[in-house]
Amino acid sequence: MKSYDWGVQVANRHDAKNTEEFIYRAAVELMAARGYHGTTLRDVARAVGLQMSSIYYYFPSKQELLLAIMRRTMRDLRAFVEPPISAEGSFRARLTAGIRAHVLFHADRRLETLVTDSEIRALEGENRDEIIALRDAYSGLFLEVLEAGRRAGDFTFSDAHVATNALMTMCAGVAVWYQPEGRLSLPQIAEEFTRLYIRGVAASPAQPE
Amino acid sequence: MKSYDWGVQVANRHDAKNTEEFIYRAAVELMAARGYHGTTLRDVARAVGLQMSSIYYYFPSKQELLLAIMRRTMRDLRAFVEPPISAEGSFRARLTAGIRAHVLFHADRRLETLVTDSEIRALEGENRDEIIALRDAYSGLFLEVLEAGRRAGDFTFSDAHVATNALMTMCAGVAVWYQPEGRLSLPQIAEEFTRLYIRGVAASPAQPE
Amino acid sequence: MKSYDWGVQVANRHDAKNTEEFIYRAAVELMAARGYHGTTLRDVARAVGLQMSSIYYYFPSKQELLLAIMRRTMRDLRAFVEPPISAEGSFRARLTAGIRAHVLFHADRRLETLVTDSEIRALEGENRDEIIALRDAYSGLFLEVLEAGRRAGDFTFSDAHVATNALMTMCAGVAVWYQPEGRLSLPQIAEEFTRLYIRGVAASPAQPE
Amino acid sequence: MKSYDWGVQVANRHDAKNTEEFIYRAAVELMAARGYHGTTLRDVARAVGLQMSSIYYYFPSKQELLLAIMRRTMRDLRAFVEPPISAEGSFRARLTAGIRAHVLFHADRRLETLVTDSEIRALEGENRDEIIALRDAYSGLFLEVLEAGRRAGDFTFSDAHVATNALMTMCAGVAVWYQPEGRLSLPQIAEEFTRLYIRGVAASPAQPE
DNA sequence: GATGAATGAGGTTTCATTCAT
DNA sequence: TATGAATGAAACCTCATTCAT
Repeated sequence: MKSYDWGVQVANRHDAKNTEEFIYRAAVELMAARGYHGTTLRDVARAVGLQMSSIYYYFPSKQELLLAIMRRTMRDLRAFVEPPISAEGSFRARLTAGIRAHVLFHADRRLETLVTDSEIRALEGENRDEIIALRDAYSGLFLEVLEAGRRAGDFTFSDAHVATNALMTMCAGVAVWYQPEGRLSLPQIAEEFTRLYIRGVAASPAQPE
Repeated sequence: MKSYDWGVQVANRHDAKNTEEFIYRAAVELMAARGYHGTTLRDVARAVGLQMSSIYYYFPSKQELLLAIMRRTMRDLRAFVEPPISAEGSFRARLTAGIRAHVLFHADRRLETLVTDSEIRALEGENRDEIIALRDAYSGLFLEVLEAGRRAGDFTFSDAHVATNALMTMCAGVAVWYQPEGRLSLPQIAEEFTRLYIRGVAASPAQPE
Repeated sequence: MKSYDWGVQVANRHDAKNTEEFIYRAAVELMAARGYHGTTLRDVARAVGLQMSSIYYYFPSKQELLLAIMRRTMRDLRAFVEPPISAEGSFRARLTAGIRAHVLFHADRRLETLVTDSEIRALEGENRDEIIALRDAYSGLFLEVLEAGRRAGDFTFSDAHVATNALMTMCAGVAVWYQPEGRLSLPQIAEEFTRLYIRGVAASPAQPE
Repeated sequence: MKSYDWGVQVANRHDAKNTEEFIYRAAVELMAARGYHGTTLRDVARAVGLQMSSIYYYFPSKQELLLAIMRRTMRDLRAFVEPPISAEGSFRARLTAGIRAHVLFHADRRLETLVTDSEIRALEGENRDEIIALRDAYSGLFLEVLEAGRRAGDFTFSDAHVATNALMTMCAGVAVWYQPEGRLSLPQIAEEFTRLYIRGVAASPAQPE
């Protein structure tokens, strides 16, 4: 049961509230499939049924289009994950809730997270710095819980950064292969990831809360 | 202690046995940093001090150059990981050895694995089919051990494919951030990953063997 | 002491009587600095704080905007110079008064004359013919005085057209470098040019009248 | 009678020693007629019978093409005018020789000087600074003679900069209208300009030497 | 009076590729 | 082996312009 809704990812004119949103979605879809450099604005224009020059009425450049995608995705991701991971409760409970939200988001907004995770290198100069800072701040939420949990004796691992990276990349994989019509339901997938990771770092063998 | 050696990744004329190898390495380095579509043959040519047209004496096209990288990387990866994961021993011991080798390879040949893991979408037609088949066959090594181990009661998880994917992507992350001069040594990193994952899927709480 | 006033060249909304005038001035300023082809209507629109499409309410096209500038400038120039150069008096006196007026105009309306002098090539078809005819008719005023003066024995030179061209281009230079806050006052500059040229063509060495 | 020869300006494949030279001439011709911004590389390519992309094999950008024209023109102009204007002799003799050379060059290389004189504003950043410095250094040759001549009592004018500017722009006009098949021969034109200017600034009424 | 949205042509530039030498 | 010269397609982006509102 979903407690969130950002709409479907399929770029369909009917679904998009306005042209800008429509372009945004088409760009996400194409860049997720072919990468930033592998996607041309001609492709995007064709997908939305506009002339290439019309894209520029909404986004000043291809780079800004990518930046818009990343900014929005990082913002929404953080807004979705921060409440559960920062809530009151044990470190284990908070980590569990954080991973679950992280996985849910990556499945639900898979194309956007795919682009955001894999095209940072396509950003130029300050744009890259900005998004990297957002990403580091975000993963810092998990890093803090892991470190605090270890100090409290709840978790055990030798390096918190390695553990955080392992978590981030492992879950990012969900965006790569998740299909809404797949074998496993989204809650099942989230449960599987959470259990695997929590057991991996837990000091005592117990179920995730 | 390393039991393998494919040479350094730094593209340095002196290190490369021949020009083809030199071009190969320069391409790996650039594509790892900027992606296939973000790397131009001009970049590669400049890196090796040749004219662009000279590249064509060694590789018939940019696409074939990428294909050569992926073929070689997949072949070497499999050759390095198959012996330990297929050796005699318990499922847990085999999985442990397999993960360790997998991680070592991803750290030691990080640029090549980076390209191979992230640029499959840049392959065209049959090339893509070929590499995807190699990749699936390779991850099948882990899938089999996980499933057999579960049947034997050694491992516990609800979906073997999800578990395999989690493992593959988690370890692929090593290639993204590993630095030879980093805080942790390579054996430590391998140990950390192995322990985390084995505990995550182990039926009974025990150390990796 | 100025006996004429067309207002300042600085495009400032407050100074312009209406929007059309405001656009006109902004266009003059920009085209003087960057040329016709180097100036975009977007530049003009930005300078006046309007949308690009709004420009079209006042001018039917970029070309017509340029044409408007040139027509007005040529009309005013002629209206300013013709009286003194056609007045009663000796050829030398008339030439002196003509040059003085010509220089004054080029200094006072420097941006407009700059555009008018240097962008004729940007005019298309009939527009070009029209302005060239105006320009030739205007320089004809000087040509006539020079030729009549030579027949009367006042001036000496071998080719009247060359002498006219030399005068026109020499004075046009004023529009290029004249600054109201510069070292020399406008009357001084006019005096300098007049004297230099009159002495250059005078049959007997005498001061300009 | 010409004592110099840089070849004709007409872009004719047969005349150009190599492709780069051929492109150079075509660009000069087009930019002289339409200005930098009014000339497209497509025009240039068409004029030389190449693809647009082939232009880039010889010049890294349109801007560099313009810069090449200006550098060469300024260099040749200086090399042609400096010897006579710096030679031994009276100030009047030196000025006379300088003007003559200046005019000859502007007639003989009229298209290049046209571009160089009128497209400085199309240069960007440092390129502009560089060419402006060259131009100022060049006109400084005349400025020095004028000032020294005035101190010696040979010339009379109130401002040396104004006098220099008047000379420069007056002669630049030659490049605008000179036609090899015109009414006046080149030596006649040079003589006319020299006499007009020398008489204009001379302290005592005498013929140019 | 002024704008927002769209266009279509065309701008400069880059790209992978070819081929005779 | 390697290059110099050229290509043709296509990249991103800008332009003047239109038109319904």
